[in-house]
Amino acid sequence: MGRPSTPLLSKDSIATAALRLVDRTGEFTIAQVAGALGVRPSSLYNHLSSKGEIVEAMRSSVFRESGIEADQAGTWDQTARTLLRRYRDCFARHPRLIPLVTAYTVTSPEVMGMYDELAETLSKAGVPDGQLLDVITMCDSIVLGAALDLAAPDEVWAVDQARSPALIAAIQQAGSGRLRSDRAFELALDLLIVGIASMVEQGSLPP
Amino acid sequence: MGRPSTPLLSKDSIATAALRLVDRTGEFTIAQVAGALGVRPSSLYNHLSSKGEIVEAMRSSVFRESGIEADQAGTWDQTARTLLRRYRDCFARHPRLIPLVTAYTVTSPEVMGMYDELAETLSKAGVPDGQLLDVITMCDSIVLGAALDLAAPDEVWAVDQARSPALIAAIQQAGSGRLRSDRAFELALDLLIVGIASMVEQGSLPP
DNA sequence: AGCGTTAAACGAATGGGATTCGTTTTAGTA
DNA sequence: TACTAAAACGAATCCCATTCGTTTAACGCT
Repeated sequence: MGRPSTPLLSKDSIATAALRLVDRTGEFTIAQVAGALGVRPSSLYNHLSSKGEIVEAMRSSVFRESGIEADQAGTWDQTARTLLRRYRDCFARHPRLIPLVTAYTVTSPEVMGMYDELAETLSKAGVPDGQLLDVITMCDSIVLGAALDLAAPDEVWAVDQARSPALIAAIQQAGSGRLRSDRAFELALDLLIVGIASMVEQGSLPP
Repeated sequence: MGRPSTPLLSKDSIATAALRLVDRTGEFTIAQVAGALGVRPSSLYNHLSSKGEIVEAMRSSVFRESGIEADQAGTWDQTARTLLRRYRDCFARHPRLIPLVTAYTVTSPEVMGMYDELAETLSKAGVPDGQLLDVITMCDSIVLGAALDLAAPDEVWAVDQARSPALIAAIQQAGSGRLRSDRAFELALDLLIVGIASMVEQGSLPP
């Protein structure tokens, strides 16, 4: 016992172990993380000071492993699409993490950087300053909503829950699982771009 | 002690007490709920069988207290707007509940009924069956995203987090708090309607 | 009216969870 | 080489959800 020659833990290794657990089971406990790292629970507290900090570290890790930057070449809508797709992809790789990170709403520096790029892109495209934050909020809503959709079990869109003919028909044609969720997100991107374009053309929105 | 002449508890009263706690503090424990009702923790289990069931009951309660139905008069976009506004309002009245109910993704009958009406409305408006569920998913994303935005603390959109000039300008012009969130949601509705209208006109989406 | 069944409260007990603290050993440093 | 700080450990604490056996009273049936 006592301090080991070479450290057994680091914030990163803890986050990684926790993420593996969440990917597999959808949740994690301090004891499980410690077990996975061959260490006692109390040892973790030499590297962080609460369970929430582990969630924070997981969030950062997820966004760091695939950097969200845009190539500013191409049209504004291509850039925006790419940006938002990458943002969602970060969640998509770890669907079971989503409920945990949406519980606390903290915006990590990595995500903030993405907002910066999105703001620049939309601003150059002609979105007026006065509405820019609202548009960005909507983009954020779509990505987070899509992430929650991704994390939801298939039964949410089950035919036997629906009562109206239109919804029943829609569900039957829609398929299920990851493919459906992906397709819905792409359509959302399309609608979003069309809406922004229309707003830019007219200076404001039609009635 | 023993069984009281008139019952002290019901599923409804438990949900209501829990909701009051969540509104005030953002969380609740069985012991707190019991305390608020002048009762012992174990007594709750005569009326339900897990804490998760309380969350479920709160969700239902929130959607029941303001019934989400559309008046099918007016144009399709008016109906859709009204529907989605009411949906979001349910969350807006209890922002701190949002993280709790998005953690488990269960779709209550009340919400399903709203989807039915939305599906009918959009179908009549001309959205093809093949894309209807995707459009509805997007609507859902926007509402849930707006709800999360509502639950987020103001510091998420703090000037000192931003680095790009465009985002800084946007934040400065945007105001803060409930008003900002409301305005962003209304803009999202506008963009959504424009996007759907364009989709309907052209039968599909432009590149 | 009497009797059995069930509902609804209670109190005590259990088990798991996060977190703290004091101790020990070792790494880094002046 | 001595001092400080880091990093692991084990024991202890407190909180929390949940279970179980007990008690009393309401309800339904004959």
